[in-house]
Amino acid sequence: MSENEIKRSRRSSGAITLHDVARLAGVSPITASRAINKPKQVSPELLKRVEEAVARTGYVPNRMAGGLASSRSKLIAAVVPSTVISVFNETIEALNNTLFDAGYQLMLGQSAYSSAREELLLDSVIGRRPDGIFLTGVMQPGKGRTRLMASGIPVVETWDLTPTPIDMLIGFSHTDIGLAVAKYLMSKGKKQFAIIRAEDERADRRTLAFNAAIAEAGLSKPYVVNVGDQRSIRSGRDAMSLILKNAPKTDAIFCSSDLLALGVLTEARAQKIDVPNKISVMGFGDVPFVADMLPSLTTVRINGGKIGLLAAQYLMDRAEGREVSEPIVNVGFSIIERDTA
Amino acid sequence: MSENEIKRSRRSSGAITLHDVARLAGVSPITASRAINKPKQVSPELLKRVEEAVARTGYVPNRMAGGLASSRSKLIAAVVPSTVISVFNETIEALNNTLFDAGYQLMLGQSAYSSAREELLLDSVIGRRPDGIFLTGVMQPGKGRTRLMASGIPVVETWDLTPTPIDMLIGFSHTDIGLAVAKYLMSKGKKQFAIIRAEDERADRRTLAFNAAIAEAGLSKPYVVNVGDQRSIRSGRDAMSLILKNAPKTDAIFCSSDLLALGVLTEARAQKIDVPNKISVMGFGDVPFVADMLPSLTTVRINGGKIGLLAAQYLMDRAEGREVSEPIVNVGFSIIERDTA
DNA sequence: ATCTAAATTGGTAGCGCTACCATTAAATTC
DNA sequence: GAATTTAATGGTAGCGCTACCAATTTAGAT
Repeated sequence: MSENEIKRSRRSSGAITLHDVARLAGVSPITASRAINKPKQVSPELLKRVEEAVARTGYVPNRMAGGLASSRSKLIAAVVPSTVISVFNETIEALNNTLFDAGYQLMLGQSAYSSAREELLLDSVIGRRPDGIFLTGVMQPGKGRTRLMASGIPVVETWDLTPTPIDMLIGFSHTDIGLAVAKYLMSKGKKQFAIIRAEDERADRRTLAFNAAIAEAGLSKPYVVNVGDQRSIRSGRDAMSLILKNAPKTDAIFCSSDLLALGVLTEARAQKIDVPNKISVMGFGDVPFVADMLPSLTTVRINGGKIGLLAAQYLMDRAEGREVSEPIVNVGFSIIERDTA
Repeated sequence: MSENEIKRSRRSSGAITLHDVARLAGVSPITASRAINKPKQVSPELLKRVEEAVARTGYVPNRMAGGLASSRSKLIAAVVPSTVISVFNETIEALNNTLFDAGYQLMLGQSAYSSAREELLLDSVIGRRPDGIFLTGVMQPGKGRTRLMASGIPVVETWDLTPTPIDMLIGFSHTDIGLAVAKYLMSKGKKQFAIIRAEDERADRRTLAFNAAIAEAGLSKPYVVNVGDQRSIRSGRDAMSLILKNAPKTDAIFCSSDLLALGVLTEARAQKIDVPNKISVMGFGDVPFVADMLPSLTTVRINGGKIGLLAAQYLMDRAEGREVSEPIVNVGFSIIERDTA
């Protein structure tokens, strides 16, 4: 039974295969496969022999081969705009943990907030034949969406709401948030508003709803600063400077991300402006640490962990042929009142 | 040429295959394969026909099948402790971008700072037969390390130095950092030190080196607070309270992460303590936003982007059979002097 | 015009695994 | 005790793709 005798074709990768394990255990390959994947279907005697053979050889099943044969890759792909300090981290972590515990592996793709790149990424992702695809955001109609639907792969869209999801949806209403924040700030007696926002379709809808609520109350139109792709503290500070210069009467600012809000607070401190008495500041996302800063940030909290967990369960349910009873879920949001507004 | 006529075996996944494309284009499957993967080897005439067939059918190659046949998965796996606001984000982003542009896909695994989980994760990762594996940190001897070496997959260890890497290494010396920070703080005339650190082997080595430098200078031993797994602003604040109570003479604090340092600054502000005149504060990591906070944080900067970029290149070089001339790289670090020390 | 090399295409045979079906032995039913 | 079910094993035939080799055509060299 010397290892040297094992002959392989030129094409073999050289790694230990199921056949090697089966031979060592003295069973057929298919029995070895069952021993590993469905141990209940194999007699204790053979099961033990196979397990020993696996341990002795250090065999690790080739999931590409398994996936090809079974059309089940045990892979879930997630498409996120960015992995750097973002509001999505909590979701990704929950998604990954839930999947991993069930034997799935997460594949990550960054679209970098670019739709050209997203298109490319999508093909690359579909090519891996994942058992499910997680999207941050709702996919706009276009080639990507069509392709995704054609692929037949279960999809969850998240962080947004739409009446026409590709498949499943776990999100919340950005319009409702814009309205709620406007009402909240007005309830604090604020009258002159400003908005600092990144270039992002969802931030856009929050802004629109915010403006609508302000208009309805008969107050003057908010001063809006669009920081483009710069979602940093720095750009929050710069935007705040701009507001203080161009709209000095502003008494409340709604930022499209917590990081921008942190920048605003920093600049306010630099210029010795009283927050929240002179100016209120609100963020969006409730990134883990804004609760413990000084002043602590009043912001909109999204239960990102819940989104990740639910999405993982939904995708696995679908992948394993179970029906998802409630494929569209609104997880809502909450305004967390702290020091700054 | 009606679609209905296409007959498939019961096992087929039902998706469009290379054969379908080839038939539509009137060429052999192998020519279709070449048209897609090595277009230079195919005549313009046939190339065009295949491209049209691809466009018309919406064909997306099955990379599991391709990977199985070629033993090249075009997958790179990364094992990180955590994806939430961490010093690794910049590295992951650079890694992913570099890989994606070269047609590779990133698979992400979180070890959650747990070595039991890391072991499991490793088998799951190896089972996918990635073309390369990226590890944050140096792998300690044990089953995981052995398995990794046995797998024959190219590996890069990062964020640390060791004379005996599994394969390739791109990192820096935590010992050097501890020494450098101690010297830097002493050069500012500081005499009574404290350290706030998470439970982490690398933070341990920075601490040890720091202590050694202090001892050598004949100064008294630093007061050390270990915050365990809590790498948050909150625990930084709590640790600061502890230091102010138990070691009130402290005039410089070295934190094992920027987030902890931010907590210290927050608490210092709450208690109206003058930073850096009364107490200096240093962090580790240079997370993107600490430069723009007020006061801006003096910290140790690691070029995480460079680590990610180099790692990606090294792994791809290896995967594609090119030799890596310098498989062990020390990318160093720098102390960024700002307001707090 | 003859020979050789290069370019283009196709056929065959797997990659390593599992679905599906067939077989045998053991347990259960009437 | 015959008929039927259940449990345990194995054989065959792919999954969809590419490596490898062979065949053909075309261009280039002599």
